[in-house]
Amino acid sequence: MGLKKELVMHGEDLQNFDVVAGEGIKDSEEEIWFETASHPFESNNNDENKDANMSNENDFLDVDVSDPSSLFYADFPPLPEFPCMSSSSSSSSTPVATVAPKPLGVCSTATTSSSASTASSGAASWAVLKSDADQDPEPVTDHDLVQRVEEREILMDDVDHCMDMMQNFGCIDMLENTDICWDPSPLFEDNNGDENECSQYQFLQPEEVLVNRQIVDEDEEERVFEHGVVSGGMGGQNSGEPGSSTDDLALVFFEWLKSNKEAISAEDLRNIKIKKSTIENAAKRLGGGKEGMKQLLKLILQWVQNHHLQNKKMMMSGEDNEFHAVNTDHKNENATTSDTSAANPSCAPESQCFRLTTWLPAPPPPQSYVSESPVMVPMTAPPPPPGFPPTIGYMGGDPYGGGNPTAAYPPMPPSDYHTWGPTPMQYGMSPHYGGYPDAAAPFGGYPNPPPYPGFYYHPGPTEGLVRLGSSATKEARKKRMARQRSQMAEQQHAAAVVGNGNCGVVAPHGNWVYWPPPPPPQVVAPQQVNHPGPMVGQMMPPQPPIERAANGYQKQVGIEKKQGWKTEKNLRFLLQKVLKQSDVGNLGRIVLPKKEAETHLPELEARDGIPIAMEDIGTSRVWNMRYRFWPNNKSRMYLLENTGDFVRSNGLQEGDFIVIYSDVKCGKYMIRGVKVRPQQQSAKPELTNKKSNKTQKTEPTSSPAGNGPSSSPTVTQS
DNA sequence: CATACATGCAATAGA
DNA sequence: CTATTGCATGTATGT
Repeated sequence: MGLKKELVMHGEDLQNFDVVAGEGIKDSEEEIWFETASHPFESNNNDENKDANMSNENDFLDVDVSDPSSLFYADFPPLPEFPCMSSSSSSSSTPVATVAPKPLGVCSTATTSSSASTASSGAASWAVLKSDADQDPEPVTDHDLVQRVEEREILMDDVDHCMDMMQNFGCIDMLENTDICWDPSPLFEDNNGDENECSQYQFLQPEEVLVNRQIVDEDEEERVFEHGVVSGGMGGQNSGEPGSSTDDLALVFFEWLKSNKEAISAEDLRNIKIKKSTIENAAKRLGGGKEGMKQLLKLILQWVQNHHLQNKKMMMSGEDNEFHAVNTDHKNENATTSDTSAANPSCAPESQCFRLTTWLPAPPPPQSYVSESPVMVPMTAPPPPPGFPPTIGYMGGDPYGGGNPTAAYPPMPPSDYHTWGPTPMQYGMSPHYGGYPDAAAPFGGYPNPPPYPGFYYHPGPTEGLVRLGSSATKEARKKRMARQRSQMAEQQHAAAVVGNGNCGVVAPHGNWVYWPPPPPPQVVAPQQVNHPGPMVGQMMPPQPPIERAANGYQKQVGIEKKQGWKTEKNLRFLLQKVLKQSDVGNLGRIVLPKKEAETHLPELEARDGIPIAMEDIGTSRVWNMRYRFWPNNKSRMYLLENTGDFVRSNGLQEGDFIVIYSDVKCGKYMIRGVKVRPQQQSAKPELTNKKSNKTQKTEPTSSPAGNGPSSSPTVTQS
């Protein structure tokens, strides 16, 4: 948990943000790095790594090394859109940090939310202050490292929204790199020894040392250090314009470094990423010009310092207690969450979420999140899994990513969407560890299928999780594994009722992932509010029109708060299916996409399949469905049966879609029906556009609403 | 040609 | 007779 933050500054940004005078730094013999495009690690890490890293990440990676000055990414959206500069913070990051060495989790969801739209575009518009979780105390061998990388990759499949963001923005890469051992020494002290030696971390905090020890190619490390970080970031540009202001910035930074070298590692710094646009905007708010930059830099540094130290404390609490740590984090997160949620739900206050807004005079209006600009709508580029809220940002504003049909539609994610990194949560998935007895619940007692196929089913991921834990040795790891297995078993047996897990439908804690701010009221509100019908007008009940109306975001947040849990939930996107006529007909069954089903749902041994409880995200009702398959030719056709009531109660029709998630904490499955039809009255224009393709039978949603929650579903709550 | 999936439709069960 | 179940077939798409 050493909160490692990477201050990633890239290219053009430098021009705008002459933050540090590379020279000044060099003079002092201390180096500051900023990641540059050429990531040594990327190349070194196996191919998988590359795969794992979204190609989009290029934004991060593709920085011209030659342009060291690049401190920030150019593509960052305007501040308003991203009120929160997130660092991997709290929620998401924390867990990750604790459990997993990977900063992956770090990317705070907050980031996600704001960046949501960008993600798809692969835009690196984010500046991510990511706290990195690199704190893996356990010594790592090269072999381990490799393994870890692989594991991570696997995990990536399950990535959470948050993670997606990371990946999209190339954060993953950075995260990956973070784990790698690099020698920060140059930064903080005179180098005596070889900088290449990973072993040199005397100056680092204990946790960091452990983490950093992790290894890897020294050469790479060195390279990173040289290119990416320091020199790259600061030097280049400044050299160009050695203005006094620039020097000031450099000086400020340098001074800060000197005073904090004990507590903050180069890695930490390296992990701080801030969007260019964000920086620019922030700087403007702070007075603009060099002075503004200077102020901003100070703020950032302060923030880094505070959070870093904070996290470290947490880390210090124990080494082998990943869970403990995780829990702790959660607490923090939760506690904080409430505070900020109003302003920026996606951002965990205490978490590393870097919220410039708090510092800035005029925080951007909430609406900014809901930016409806085309940019926000990932209809193009690497479409993130529709289900990913963050990515989609506004998927209809649905915090669960079910999203706005607009964005989501056509929902089908690329087949390889699973490559989206795992979310922090996944790593942190300590629920199993931490005691979420009901994790298995979703299976209705079905012993075999692990709640998280991704985790327990697949060796890779599983190990990854375990490994990510902080076991110091392989032995320790094994023990942990064993422990985990036994717990799993217990959970599975114990779990009887699906909807009732500890997770309950009620305020979950420890969200590592923050859902993006609510979308347009009309769309999201209803669900958020636990109203049965998704966005169908008729189905929207109780919510006074006003509530749903334009007040939008703020209100939404308020509602969410009231609702408590919805605001933050750790849901992992599993799959989605555009409903066909046959799916919404009276057959009461929905054909599921084979690949996703096999990948994310429990493996089916028999044709009869297994009962599977699906909690309706919108209503919190638990529908007892059956997941099964039919032999089909030489293959299988996967179905979700007993979906009739669900479909009717949600007024789903052909062209609408369902999104299935798994609650990362409880392991239960969550389902959400998303209507694609044009939102009645209040529907925003955009939405309308999006619906374009597909069978948009804009038939008035006959609201079967009347059916409401009916028989089959076990009402867990509501 | 292979695969995935939407849907038709026969077989069966229940009213 | 209707509803349900399960399989088979047709079509679209990918390789």
